[in-house]
Amino acid sequence: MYPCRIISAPTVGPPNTPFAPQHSPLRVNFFSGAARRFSGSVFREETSVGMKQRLSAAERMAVEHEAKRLIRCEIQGLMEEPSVPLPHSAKADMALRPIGCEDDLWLPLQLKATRGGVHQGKSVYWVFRNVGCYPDMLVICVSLEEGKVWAFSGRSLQEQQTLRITAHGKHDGEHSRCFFERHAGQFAVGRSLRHVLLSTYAEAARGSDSEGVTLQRLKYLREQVCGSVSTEEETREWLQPFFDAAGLTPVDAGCSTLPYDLLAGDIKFQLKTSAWNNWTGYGPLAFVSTRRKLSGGIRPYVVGEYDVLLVGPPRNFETLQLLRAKHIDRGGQHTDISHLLVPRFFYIFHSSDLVRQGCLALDPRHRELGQLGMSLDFIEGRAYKSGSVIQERLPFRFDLTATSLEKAASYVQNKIAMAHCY
DNA sequence: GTAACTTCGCCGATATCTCA
DNA sequence: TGAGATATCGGCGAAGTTAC
Repeated sequence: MYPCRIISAPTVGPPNTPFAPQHSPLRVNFFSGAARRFSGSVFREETSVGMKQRLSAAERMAVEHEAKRLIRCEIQGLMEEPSVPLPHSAKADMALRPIGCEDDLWLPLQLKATRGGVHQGKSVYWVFRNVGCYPDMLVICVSLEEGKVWAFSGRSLQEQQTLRITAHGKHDGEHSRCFFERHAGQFAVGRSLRHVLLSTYAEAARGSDSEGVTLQRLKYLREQVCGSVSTEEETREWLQPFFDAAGLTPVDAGCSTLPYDLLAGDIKFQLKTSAWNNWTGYGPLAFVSTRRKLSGGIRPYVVGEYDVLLVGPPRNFETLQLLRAKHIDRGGQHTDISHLLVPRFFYIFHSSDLVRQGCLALDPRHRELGQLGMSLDFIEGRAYKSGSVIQERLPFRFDLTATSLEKAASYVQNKIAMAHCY
């Protein structure tokens, strides 16, 4: 366990306290940009302290980002993160090691954050969900409004899905309670979170008393994702030359429930991986879905939810081989598909062009309209019949040659510039 | 009838909600 | 407090629809 003496953490209320409302980016982010678009998913529920909002995807993301920011402040000058942070799809939320440490060994952190506690009568409790799947990590639970923070070994939470911490209860004791040193001031008593992080790293490095917390290599932490996510990650890495050519530095959207995957400056990218889908008379075709599953069923995205759709090449090569085998069984020609095993093409569609393709709704009222996705051609030099919609999509297809990447970058930049003019 | 293209529904993983 | 239900994601593959 992680001994931390109980302290009186600062609470919300006095305007100049470290956790006063105006200091929380939540108060800004909740009503700006993306958050506003998802206001429809927010509802209010009663608590004894008044109306408490259920958070939208953007708001949840803001809560997590704020918790990360607090931890980054806490470790400043003592510990560092990898130069490229872990993808949001990775199992660990953060990876830390002491500054000056050259070893590729990182302390994996699972971060659980909540906006604030639930007041029930005279007591208050905080709820953190899905805490039981991280036996080899340090689990940090943060409540932003009260500035409270707890540290647990993942192993100690392994038996439970939901962690409910009641003030001064079973989970709110010396073994788990911490404080943010930068905000505690004269109230700082006992061990701070930064000491917990440093000592846990040291204990795990020695292999002693780390309660199952294990230092890991960065490559391992980056690849610790599920199959579909790793395909997405593969596509993203494959498309890096495009971002380089466009002079863009994409960062993870940070939340899988947002309608976009990457953010480069203020450009929102939706990243998709196409899949070999069927074998037509002139060879295999890929398909990419351009809809999302929402509570009301499968619906197209709406203009503004993302700016650019990036479609990576198909990676389901086993299916391609099966499709080819079936094609041959039906008496088709023996076509060489070995060159298709090395991905070459990708597609880029600006939202304005997707509206024309019927794959993006102009506003939520038109969510019923449009196609579920589109077939795409990833083979060079195919002959088409006139009027083929797949052929009409070829101008949006690019490859990784310098000339093509330049064209792709130019297409995106022009479209974004035009959008800004309007 | 066939080729071209689209739609539907399943899978596994994960997050969130509800209720006992 | 926790378990089960529900929602959402990306990926996948087969079946359905449309046009000629």
